[in-house]
Amino acid sequence: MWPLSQKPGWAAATAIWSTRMSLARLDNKWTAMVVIALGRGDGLRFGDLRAVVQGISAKVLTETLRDLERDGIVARHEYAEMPPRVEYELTALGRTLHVPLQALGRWAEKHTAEVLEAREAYDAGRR
Amino acid sequence: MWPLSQKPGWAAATAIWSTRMSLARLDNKWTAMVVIALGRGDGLRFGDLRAVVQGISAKVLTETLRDLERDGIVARHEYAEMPPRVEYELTALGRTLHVPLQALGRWAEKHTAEVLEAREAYDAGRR
DNA sequence: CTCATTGGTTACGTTGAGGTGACCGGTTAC
DNA sequence: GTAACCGGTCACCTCAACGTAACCAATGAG
Repeated sequence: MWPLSQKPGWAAATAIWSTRMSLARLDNKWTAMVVIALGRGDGLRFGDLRAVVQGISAKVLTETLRDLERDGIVARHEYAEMPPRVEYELTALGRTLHVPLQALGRWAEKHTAEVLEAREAYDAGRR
Repeated sequence: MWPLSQKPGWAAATAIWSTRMSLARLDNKWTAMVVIALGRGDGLRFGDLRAVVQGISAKVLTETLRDLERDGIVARHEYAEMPPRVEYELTALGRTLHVPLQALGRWAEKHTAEVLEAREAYDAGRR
């Protein structure tokens, strides 16, 4: 029999994601949350994002936003005021990404309890 | 005005994911692909998974599968044969996770080109 | 004069995820 | 005798992601 990776349906599919998923790849551990936060609609300021995405450092938030901007997911609007004001919002492309990410977020909300139970059961068995 | 994180709609929401998303958190960079691979339906053997999820090492695949098993996402079936045979498949819970993950995978397939264009444009501007 | 504000940047240090390569056990085929 | 098969495990090392803390520029308020 064939190695699975060469079976008709599979071979093509595999090559696709290895590269593709690494894009969707919530590159750093905060990316998904930033996109979800921005998905609420209105532009958010840098400081507000920091507050909403609890725990993220200024450094990493900056890096994350730059990457998302580079990838065309997020648009940055800088206002020449003092003190500075900068707003971030999803682009059209970003809004399409927001959909599956939000779905994932909802999955997490819905099934966290189940996962935790499974974990306890598993750990109890191994003890 | 209020800091955004304390505005009515937001405060509750934020606390939720910080913890919750870290669960859906495609803990390591391979988890999503493993779940998607298993989502095709039938049980897959360890070796086949390695082949399908190109680039993953045996060590990390083992770790990933153990974690998924612990979380109740994946079921492991070991057959007492020689040479050994072990099959993995999604549990009912795993199948519910497969849905949003596959959606994310499809987003990647569909929009990779756009992202790459955006990147080039951005880099060209900065050069 | 000095402090607060906003949106960063920079230098530095740590840690843990992930990669590599060697090794194993039980059985069959050569 | 030995090689191959499969599904791992173990020891070891590396690199980049992340966190922390200091600093900055321009303006208005006190």
